[in-house]
Amino acid sequence: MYTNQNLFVKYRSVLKSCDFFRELNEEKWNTILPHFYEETWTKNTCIINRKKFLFHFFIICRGRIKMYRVDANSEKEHTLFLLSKGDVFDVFCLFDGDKHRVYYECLDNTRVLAIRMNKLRLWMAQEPQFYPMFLQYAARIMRKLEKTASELIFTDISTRLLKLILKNINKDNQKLELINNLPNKELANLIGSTRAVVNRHLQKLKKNGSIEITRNNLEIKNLDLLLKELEDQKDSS
Amino acid sequence: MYTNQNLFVKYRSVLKSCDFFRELNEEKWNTILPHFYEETWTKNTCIINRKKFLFHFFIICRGRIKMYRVDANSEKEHTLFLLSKGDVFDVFCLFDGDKHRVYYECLDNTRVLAIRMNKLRLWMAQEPQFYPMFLQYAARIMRKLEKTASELIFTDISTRLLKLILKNINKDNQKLELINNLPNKELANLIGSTRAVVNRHLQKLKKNGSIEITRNNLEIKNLDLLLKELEDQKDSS
DNA sequence: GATTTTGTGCTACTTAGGTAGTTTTCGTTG
DNA sequence: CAACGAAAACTACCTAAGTAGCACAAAATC
Repeated sequence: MYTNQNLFVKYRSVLKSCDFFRELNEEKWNTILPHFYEETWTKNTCIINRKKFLFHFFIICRGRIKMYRVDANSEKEHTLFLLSKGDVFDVFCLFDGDKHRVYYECLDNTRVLAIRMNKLRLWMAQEPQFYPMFLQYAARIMRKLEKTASELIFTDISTRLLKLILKNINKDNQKLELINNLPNKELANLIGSTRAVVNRHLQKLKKNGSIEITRNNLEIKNLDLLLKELEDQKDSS
Repeated sequence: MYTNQNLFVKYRSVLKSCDFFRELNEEKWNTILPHFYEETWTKNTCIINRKKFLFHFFIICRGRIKMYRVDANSEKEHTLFLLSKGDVFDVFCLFDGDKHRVYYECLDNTRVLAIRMNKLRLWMAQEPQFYPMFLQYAARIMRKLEKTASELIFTDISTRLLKLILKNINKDNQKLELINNLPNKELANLIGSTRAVVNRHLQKLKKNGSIEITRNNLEIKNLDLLLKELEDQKDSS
């Protein structure tokens, strides 16, 4: 077990990158960190455990976790958010204590910091100066969701796929990050399509030389070509 | 001009139905109401005026206002929310002061209560006990948006149209409310489709006798048939 | 290193929904 | 009440995307 001090030092970079608690300095962190504890989940773990789900709040230290919905009828999946280092969940549950028709699954071996929700709620009430920060966070998420929803209506699948790829290219080294080693099926879930269709479009990008695909790896070969492709699709619509 | 007291009396039922301020009693209302003033907008008014948009917050007293996004390329519209009596906007703007890639347009002659955003923010900071209420509100909206987004992926247009209709039927008198006198084009914007397609599906419902359509009026003829229709579509997917 | 599982690539087929265009109907307005 | 404009109704067409199925290859598992 780590002391508060140690926990802050150990996860400094995680906590710094945590948008949800953006304004906290080390001193403030240490008023709440003692209530957190570390937890490790293996790849493919599903967080559907009602109790844990409702009563705990998590900060992701490493690994990716998808937040997704499942259609009761068709068994289709829709990945709403792909969470990683510095992201938190479940915020909405924290805010209103309601259960959430949403699932979480680890795409990697994952390390999180966990806290009982009532502890966190209590802390929030004791530090009301941070409420505006939480409201701001909520607003940011909301805008993202709005954009996601409209994008589903406005743009076709090849465009959504292109945007997904471009969004996850590291500007510095031109490598694909975050979504890089996901199977076609997971990419499909992210943009609201199916494995076969995603693959069809990836093949096209491969053929024109903008990307290269090996199993579990997508390499950017020609970023300019990808950008041009996106422009062309805009024009033709 | 009304005094605080009068404003509360005049709009009692609006304020009572206002989810955003759910927990306020008359006394509390009167600490903020003096900063509100009434405004009337005619049908088709667009609230894109940057200044007003960024610096004011509104409670709708009567009339409908659509909150929508526009695709820069295709000029397509997507109506995210259809606001009416008791609804407020723009919450996200209130929370983070950021501009919002979103438009508002009056579908009827509209009456609102308006307040300068900084006044409201100040009041919120002075009454921190209400912050959890705002967070809860944010969470509710968020869940709605999540559902909207996933629905766009999971269900086809005829189902989305059916659900839209069923959602807006008054249980008591079986009449269609809120969306009743909207043109097909607006219905299309609500579910992410086009006028022609919406009309196509409406014709089908008309033919099987579940609804009747006259200009600017949609009448429910057979609710059970509509519900059965929805079930059938679930099965066939 | 054999076997199973998982992901990929590809073909052929089907269909819902977008598009374009015309006609008809209705309601508003001059 | 005439004429105009907007919404609705309908036809015909086209295409993107979903579906199903199979073959193959790479990993993971034992």
